[in-house]
Amino acid sequence: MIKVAICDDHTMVLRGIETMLEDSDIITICATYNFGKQLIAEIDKNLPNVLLLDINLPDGNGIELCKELTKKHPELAIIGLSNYSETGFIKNMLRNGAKGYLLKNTDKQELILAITTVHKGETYLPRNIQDILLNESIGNPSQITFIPKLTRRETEVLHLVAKEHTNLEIADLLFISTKTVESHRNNLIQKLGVRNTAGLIRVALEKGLLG
Amino acid sequence: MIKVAICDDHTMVLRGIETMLEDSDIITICATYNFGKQLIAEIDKNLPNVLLLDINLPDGNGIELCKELTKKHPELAIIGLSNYSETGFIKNMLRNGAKGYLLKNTDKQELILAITTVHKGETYLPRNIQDILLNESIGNPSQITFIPKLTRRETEVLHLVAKEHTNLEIADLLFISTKTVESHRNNLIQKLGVRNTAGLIRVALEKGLLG
DNA sequence: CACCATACTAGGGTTTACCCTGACTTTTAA
DNA sequence: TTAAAAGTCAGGGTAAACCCTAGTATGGTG
Repeated sequence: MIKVAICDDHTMVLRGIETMLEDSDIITICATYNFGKQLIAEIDKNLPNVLLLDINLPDGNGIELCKELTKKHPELAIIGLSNYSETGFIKNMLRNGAKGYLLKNTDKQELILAITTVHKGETYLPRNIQDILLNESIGNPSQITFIPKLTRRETEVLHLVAKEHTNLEIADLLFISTKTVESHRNNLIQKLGVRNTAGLIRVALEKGLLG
Repeated sequence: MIKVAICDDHTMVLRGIETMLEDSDIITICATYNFGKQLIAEIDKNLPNVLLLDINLPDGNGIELCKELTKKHPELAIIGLSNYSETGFIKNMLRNGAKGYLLKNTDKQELILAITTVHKGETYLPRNIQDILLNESIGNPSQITFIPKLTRRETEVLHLVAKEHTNLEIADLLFISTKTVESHRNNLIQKLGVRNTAGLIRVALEKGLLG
């Protein structure tokens, strides 16, 4: 029997996965967690073979959590769960020790296949995500779902811009020069592929960069 | 028996809701849909009493879908589903005919309560969302809850600003002077109670003024 | 019809944002 | 340890946004 634990703050997803796995005779659910903190605190008590881990947990970064867990438990196979087929996330996740990645629209067959695959020590990615990554590596970035990776400073500046602060105010708040703020703002405009502040805020909200 | 239909592109959520409702003796699931198009095409065949509708569907705007459905089937009670407790979304949803709103971390008890409540013709909102909306209206009754009425020109200008056009471009598009565009923009900033373009776009999106 | 409120229009003047280039230090990844 | 990326700052501009004020339609109402 493969022991599986699930960590997802959405009760509906949790129950959905439980249902999909409950009548399997090779998989058993040994624990479910609603928060990252709970997972960290309790996973040692009953270590699973496979962990289904939501990336977008409310209390902290799922990717950091993944890194921490694989360091502590190298034998634990983690499958990332997310709504987004954002390749940056996926690659980051895999780079930080995840053995697989599933979208939340996964069906029962694929879920079981993913769990058994990573349990054998192999990596599992859905077909469509394989395709996206393949296209990317060939040099065909999928523009549609592209979410640029922002640096720490860029994120800070972006949030302050969204709060209607001027460059001067932002400079004072971050203890840097207005010219530096302008640089970050320029980079943001470049990265998000927009022309001005209006586009910056709109796209940032669309891509979920502002929560 | 209350007939319930579900529309959500995430199989896991779909299965989760099904599981939560399957052993209820007052609720029966009459249909499930994965896409908005499918819902529109097939809902007439077997009209439910209550529809659980994901707002963030991949093929189109859940809010528009909600508007369309309540217009066509006024007796249908729609409950919006989303990951986000963004008040702009929620208010927009309710304004467009939804009878309730649930986050995807809802448990079984609340799900059933929500369904039975909207089936009685009442509105259902989770406690925490009620609190958020209440706090908003207490904190700043005249500003935050209030959705300003924009004039024809103001709406035109707002949309063009959101599309990253400059005042000069907008002036050319509307056959008016850049100074006039600036005036409209100024009025928009006053009406929405913001300081600059960043706030204008953010608040306009929050209040659902940009669809 | 005359009136008033509102929308639409627009001017001058000031502030802020945007663009390009370049340079230096620090941090991170290979 | 070296290369790459991030963060820092500067100058010198141009363009755009923002602020205040005010005249001109326009549509509804007494």
